[in-house]
Amino acid sequence: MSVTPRGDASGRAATIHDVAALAGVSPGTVSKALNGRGRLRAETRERVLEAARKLSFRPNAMAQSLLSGRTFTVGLITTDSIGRFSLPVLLGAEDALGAGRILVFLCDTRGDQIREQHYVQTLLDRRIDGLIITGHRTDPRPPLSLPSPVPVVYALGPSTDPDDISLVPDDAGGARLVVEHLLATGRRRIAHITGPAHHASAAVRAEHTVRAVREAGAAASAPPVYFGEWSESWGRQAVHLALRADPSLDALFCGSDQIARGAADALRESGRRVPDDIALAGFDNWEIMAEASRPPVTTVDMNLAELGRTAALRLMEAIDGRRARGTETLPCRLVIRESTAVPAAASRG
Amino acid sequence: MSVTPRGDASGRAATIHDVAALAGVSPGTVSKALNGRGRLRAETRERVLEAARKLSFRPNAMAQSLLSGRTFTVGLITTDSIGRFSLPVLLGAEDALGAGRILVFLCDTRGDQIREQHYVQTLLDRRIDGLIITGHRTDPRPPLSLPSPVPVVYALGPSTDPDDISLVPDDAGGARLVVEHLLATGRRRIAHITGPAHHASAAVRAEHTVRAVREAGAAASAPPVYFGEWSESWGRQAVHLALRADPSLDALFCGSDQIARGAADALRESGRRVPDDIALAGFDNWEIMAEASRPPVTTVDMNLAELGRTAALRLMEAIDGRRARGTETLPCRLVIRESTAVPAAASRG
DNA sequence: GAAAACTGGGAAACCCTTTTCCCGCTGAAG
DNA sequence: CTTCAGCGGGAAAAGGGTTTCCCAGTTTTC
Repeated sequence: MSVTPRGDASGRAATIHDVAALAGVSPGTVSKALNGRGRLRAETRERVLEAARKLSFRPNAMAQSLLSGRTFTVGLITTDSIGRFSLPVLLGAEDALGAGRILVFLCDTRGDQIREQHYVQTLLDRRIDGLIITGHRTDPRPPLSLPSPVPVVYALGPSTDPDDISLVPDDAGGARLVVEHLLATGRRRIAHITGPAHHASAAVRAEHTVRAVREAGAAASAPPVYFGEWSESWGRQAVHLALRADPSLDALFCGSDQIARGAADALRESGRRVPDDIALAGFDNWEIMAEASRPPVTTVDMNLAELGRTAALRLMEAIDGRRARGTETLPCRLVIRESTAVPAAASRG
Repeated sequence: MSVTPRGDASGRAATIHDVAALAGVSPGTVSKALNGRGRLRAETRERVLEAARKLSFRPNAMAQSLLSGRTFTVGLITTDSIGRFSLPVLLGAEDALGAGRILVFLCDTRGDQIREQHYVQTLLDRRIDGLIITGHRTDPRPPLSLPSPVPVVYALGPSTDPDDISLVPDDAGGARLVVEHLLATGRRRIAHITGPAHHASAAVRAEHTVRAVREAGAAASAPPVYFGEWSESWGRQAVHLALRADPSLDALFCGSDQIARGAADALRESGRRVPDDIALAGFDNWEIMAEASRPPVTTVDMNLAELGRTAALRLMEAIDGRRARGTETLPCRLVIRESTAVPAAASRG
C-alpha cells in the first residue's frame, strides 16, 4: 500500500485542497463554487465543478458540522427493547427525518437505565441535534435526565413532565370509535376484554369504552370489563367467563387483536357465529393477527408510523427553535372487517 | 438569550479551551491530562480533572474523528423494510456494536434503489467506519455499488459476490434438524408444506427435507412438498391436500410457523390429534405464533440475533484490517414443543 | 484624467481536539 | 563548574471545510 495522491481510487477520499490544486484555485474558492456563495466568474466555477467531479469530491460532513454546530443527526432511543409498537413509530420517524436529510442513531436500551445513560452521553458527545424517546406501550415515563440541553420528543410513552413534548395515540378516542361502530351496527350488550389493569392503555381503553356505552344509553354487560393478559389464551378464557355471566351478549370489544383472535377461536368453538350471533372487535390493527383471525376482525389502527413521522416533525421544529410543548394526542382510525358486519337477519329485516 | 461563557449551563458545551483557562494550563496539557498521555505533574493532572469536572467537559467526538480518521459509527441498511426477520438481526448487531462503543445509523430503504444510493452517499459523507446490509429473507442480492471503499458485511441476504463477507442462517441444517427429530420420535411418513418455490429459503428447506428423509431410508409422502404462500390459510388448505393425497401421513413439517399454525388449526378441526395422530413442526420460532398454536409447535430457531452479533463482529474485524471473506453459515437450533411429543401409545409401547 | 465602484479571488481565522516537537528548568554526574 | 538527563508543560500544526476580510485590477463616473 503506497501513499497515493488524493482522489485516487486506492487512496483516501479527496479533500477540498485536492480539488483546489487541480482547478488551480484556493480552497476558499472551491467552497464558494460548490456552495454557490461569493462572486466567481462562470468559467472558474465551471472549472472547479469539473475538478470536483473528476475527483469524486464529497465534503466531509464532520468538518462541516464542526464549524456549523449542526450535525444533522438525531438519536432515537427505545427504552424497552424495540417491539411491535415502537417499531412502526421508529420507522415513521426515520422516514420523516431521512426526508429532512437527517440521519438517525438507533439505540436500544433494553430497559436498562445504565445503558440508557451511557447512550445519552455517547449521543451528546457526538453533538446530535435532537433526541426521540420511544417506549414500549403508552405508559408515561419520567423525563430523561440530560447533562446538557438538547431538544427531546417523547413518542408513544409520554414524559411525566407536562412541559416536555410528547406524542401519544388517542386510546380513548379509539375505544369510542369501536363502541360507536358497534352501536351503529345494532349491537346492544357489549363486554370489554383487555390486558392488565395497571397498563395505561388497558385502563384508558376500558374506562372510555364503559363511558361511551353509558353515554349512548346502551347497556354494558355485567361485569362490563374483564382485565387479564395480552394473550390469545386469555381471550379464549375470558369469552367463556363473559358468556356465562351474560348470555345475551351481542358484542365483544377486545383490548388487543391478540385477545380478539383468541376470542374468535373460542366463540367459533362454542358454536357462536361471528358476526351473526355476536360482533367482535380488537385493537392495534396487528394485521398478521387481525386478518388471519376467522373471521377477520374489525380493529383500531393507532397510526403509529404517522405518530413517528409527527414526532420527527416536532423534533425538527424544536431544533429550529419553534418549540411546541406539551402532550399531543393523535387520532386513531377504525378498520372495519367481517367480524362486525351487520347480521344477515338484521340487514334483511 | 445573551452569549454566556462556555461551560455555563445555559450556553454551549464547554471546550478544551475553557477547561485549559480554568485550570491555568494550555489546551494541549488538558488533552494529555484527560487521556493519560505525556508527562504531567500529579498536581497539574488533578487540577485539570477538577476543572473538567466542574465544567462537565466532554470532548467533541467529531473533532476527535476528524483527526483520527475513525468515527466509531457504522451504517445499518435494510434493503427491504425492516421486518420480522431483519429486526432481530439488526438488534443483535446494534447490541454488539454498542458494546464496542460504536453507534449505528439506521437506514430503511423500503426496497427503493434510489433511496439506497442516497443513504449510502450520506453515510459515506459522514465517514462511517463500515456498513452492514441486511435483507428481508435469505435471497441473495447483488453487491452494493460503493463510490469509495469501506468494509461491508451482508447479513441474512448474502451478496452474490462470493468475495464479499456474508452471514446466513443454515436453512439446510435447520431442515435436517427437524427431519432427524421427527424420525427419532418414530415418525415415518413426512410431508413438507412451505412458501413460494422461488423463495430461496423455501427452496433450500424443501430440498434438504426431501434429501434428509431419503438418506434416512424413510418414506416421504407423495408428493413430498407443497409449495404455496407463507400464510396460515395456505397451511390450512395444504393440510387437506396432503391428507387426501396420503392419509397415512404421520408428520407434517411446515416451512414457517405461520403455515404450521394454520396446519394445527386444520388438523384439529378435521379430528386429527397433534401429536398423537400426527406430528407437526414449523420454522422460524416466531414465538407469538409457535406458542399460541394449539398445541405449541416444535420449530427451528435461526438465532437471528446471534447472526446480527456475528455480523457486527465480522465488520469490526474487517474495519481493523483482519478481513475474512466469503459466506459464513450459522447453525440453527431446534426448539421442541408439544407438537412433536412421542405419542402416548408409542411411549407406553 | 482621477476618483469611485465593482469584480474576482486569495489569505487567514475559525470550529475542537490531538500530537509532535521543543524549550526552560532542576538535579545529578563528572 | 560544566554537561547531561529528565521533568513538566507550552506552541503549533494537523485534520477538512467555511467565511470574513481584504486586495489588486478593471470598469464606470464626473
